Amino acid sequence: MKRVILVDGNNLMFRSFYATAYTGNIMRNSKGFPTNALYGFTTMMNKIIHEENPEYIAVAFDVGKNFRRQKYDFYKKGRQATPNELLEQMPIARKLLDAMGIKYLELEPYEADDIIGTLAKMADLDPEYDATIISSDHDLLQLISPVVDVKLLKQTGYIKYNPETFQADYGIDPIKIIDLKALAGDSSDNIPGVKGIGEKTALKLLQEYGSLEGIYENIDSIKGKMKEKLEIDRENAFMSKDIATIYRDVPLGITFQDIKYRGANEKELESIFESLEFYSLLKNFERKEVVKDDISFEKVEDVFSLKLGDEVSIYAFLDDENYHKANVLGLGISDKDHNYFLQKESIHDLPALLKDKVIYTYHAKALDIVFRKSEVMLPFINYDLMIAAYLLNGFNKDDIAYLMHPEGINVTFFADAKKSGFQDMNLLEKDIVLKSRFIYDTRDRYINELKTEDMYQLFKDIEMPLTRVLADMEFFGVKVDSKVLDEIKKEAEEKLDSLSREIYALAGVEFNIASPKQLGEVLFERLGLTSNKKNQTGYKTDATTLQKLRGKHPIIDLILEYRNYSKIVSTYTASLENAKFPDGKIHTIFKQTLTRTGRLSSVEPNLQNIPIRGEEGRKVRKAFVPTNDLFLSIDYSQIELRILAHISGSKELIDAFRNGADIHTKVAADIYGVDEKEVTKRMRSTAKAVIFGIVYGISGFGLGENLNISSKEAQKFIEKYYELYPGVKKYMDNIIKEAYETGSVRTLFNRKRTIEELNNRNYMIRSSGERIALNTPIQGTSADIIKKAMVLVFEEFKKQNIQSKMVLQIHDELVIDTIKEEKEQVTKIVKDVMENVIQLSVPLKVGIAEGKDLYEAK
DNA sequence: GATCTCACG
DNA sequence: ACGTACGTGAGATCG
Repeated sequence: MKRVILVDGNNLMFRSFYATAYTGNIMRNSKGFPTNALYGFTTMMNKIIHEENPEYIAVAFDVGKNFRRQKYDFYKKGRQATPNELLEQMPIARKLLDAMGIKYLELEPYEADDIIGTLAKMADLDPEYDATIISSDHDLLQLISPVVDVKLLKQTGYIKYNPETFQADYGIDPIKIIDLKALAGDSSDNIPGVKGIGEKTALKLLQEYGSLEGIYENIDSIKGKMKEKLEIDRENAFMSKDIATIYRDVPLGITFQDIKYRGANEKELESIFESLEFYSLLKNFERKEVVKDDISFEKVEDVFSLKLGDEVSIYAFLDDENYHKANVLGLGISDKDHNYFLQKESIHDLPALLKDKVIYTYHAKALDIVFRKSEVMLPFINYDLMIAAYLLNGFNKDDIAYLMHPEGINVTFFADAKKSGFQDMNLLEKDIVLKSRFIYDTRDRYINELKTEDMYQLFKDIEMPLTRVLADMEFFGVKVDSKVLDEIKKEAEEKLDSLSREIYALAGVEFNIASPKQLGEVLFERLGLTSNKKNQTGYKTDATTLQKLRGKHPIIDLILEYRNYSKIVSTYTASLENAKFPDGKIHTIFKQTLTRTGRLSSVEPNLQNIPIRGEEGRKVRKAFVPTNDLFLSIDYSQIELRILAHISGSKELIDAFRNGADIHTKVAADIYGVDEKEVTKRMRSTAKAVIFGIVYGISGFGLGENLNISSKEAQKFIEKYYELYPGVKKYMDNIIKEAYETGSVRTLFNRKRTIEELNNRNYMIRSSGERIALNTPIQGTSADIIKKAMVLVFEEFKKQNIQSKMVLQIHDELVIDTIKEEKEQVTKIVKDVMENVIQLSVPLKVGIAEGKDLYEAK
């Protein structure tokens, strides 16, 4: 039996294009030609060749006007025009296939589907051939037959459908995909179907009546609204069926011998890859090093022999992304006229040389820390390219090579250098100097862009000073008491031991409780519990799902408890202990250029998600102890809601905050229409959920799920809220409108976030874009505010010679490792700074707690 | 390496 | 009808 591979070329190109295009930052070569779709297309084709090892393969494309469009002028109408950036790439895809030795087929007025259908029919009729169709288009499923299967591409991976698996998933024969579409329509192709009938209903009807014709023959046995709908759109249904039917007799005039896989013409392929600048793919040819830009530089032993102007760029190459652990493999230094390479030993003398100079770098915080590790302090760094690039484009990665490649300077990416073990020192030296050169040369351009984008102040007054504050916090670190961690671990492990024995007894079988798959089988098959919650791989077994099953079986509570303890052991005892440095402290990394909202994140380990909500987990906090005498924790009270009050200008919200109301109780009283004194705990927490939901861009469904009430009831709460706080509703409408107009939103401090999702054709992605537009100004402003507060606190500590140390930031909270004699002074400074960092139309309030460890200080 | 689950604001 | 709340990081399992 010979197998034929049939690929939907158009589909592959569209997928590849949109997979990356929504970031707004599509891949181009140095000439500006877009290459993103071609890149995805090429890797996909390579994968197909590799996995299928085909003897016969063809790729089909749409071309010109298609006959469906000629027959029905509404077909595919209203579809967004194919972007030019994609159209331009189409001809190259054909060239690539030629070079790959793969036949491509196109014929006006047919679509790729029809060509594939025709070839599949040839396989159906020829006993010597089988076929596999590769696409993400569900329409093609109608071609499934005993000898034709479909690899339906998913976001990652694929599902392989043959007649049996299709029947199992859909409950109908593959050919009935046509009838399904006739009923349900297809908004993306503008196929009408029957109004008011979606996929679920259509499937039900087809399972009962077999086909579209069957349904209309038995129309009288269908009752009520459904019958009405079907009758109204009878004509549309049959027309839709016609459109959805793939035409399988395209006059291609070929045999399978014409689509034999010929194998790649490597030379040709290589030259196309070169023009597209697909360096990672070129590597597969074991070809010579990609030629890099040359640079002349001087290797310097004695730092004091350097001749440098007043403005200097410096780049440190580290052998680990975790700069707390890293070794310096070399330094590059450039000024207007010179480039130098220095060994790590020069770190000791550099600060003296750099004193009074304006310093530029990439990743100031890492530089700061590696110098501190050598017990020297760098002067203040004025400019960090990593921060500038992040503010201008939140998608930038933390490797300067990503900024240099688009400008034709092909230094090795960090990940690649690491893989090779940093072997070639000569190349490395050149790369390092190229980088310091690049930092120097692009500095004015980046500063100007920041100014054009109105983010220079944010950069200069907040983000740049913050790099030093964070370096100071990370370097000082947080002390961890291993004994406490160990006790918690032992206790939890004992619990786990007895819990698992009880669970096995109740289940009547031993299994891996940590495996959602096995747990699902035990609960929903063996023990016969019922839940319709499914995920991609099987039954959902997350806490929310399990909680709904409480009381149905005693095993549920035990599993919840088991999960609780196993989380504590794995994430919060064992790995925290592992993260300890020889000084007995944890030195996290606060990432300053990661989140799209402007928040920090914390990694290796994450110190922003230490348990607090559950009593058992909370005990982990006892292991975090001060290096000085005590912890002070100062947190903003409801900062996001106050920001919402301010930026929406909602009179009612502003008044509430000015009057010092408990906002959740106040809102509860309002939406339930009772006196504040009559608000119960439950009412208050419902109100709280509603308020949170508003900030996130809620739907009735979402709130309903969250509160475990119907979406209708939830929707009523939301509407009531809008009615009571019309200013908030108005803000929501306006910010979304503005986001659509400008493609971006901003915080009060002008931090900008572009929202590519708003341009997406997919409704779900677009809605997500709207919620992002709603939430980012709020979450981002909150991030701006606490960042500014951190900078001011740091400066004030310095001014007043405070030795206590800021050690943690947890989004709306600062933790200070405090010397007891400084307690009053520290409290005053931090409170004053945090509450007065900006004047909003509502007051900012903080709460203060103290304790001998992080458990108490809350 | 993707997926699920769960920790935090 | 669609599919269902913002922003994160990390560990365990499994194909």
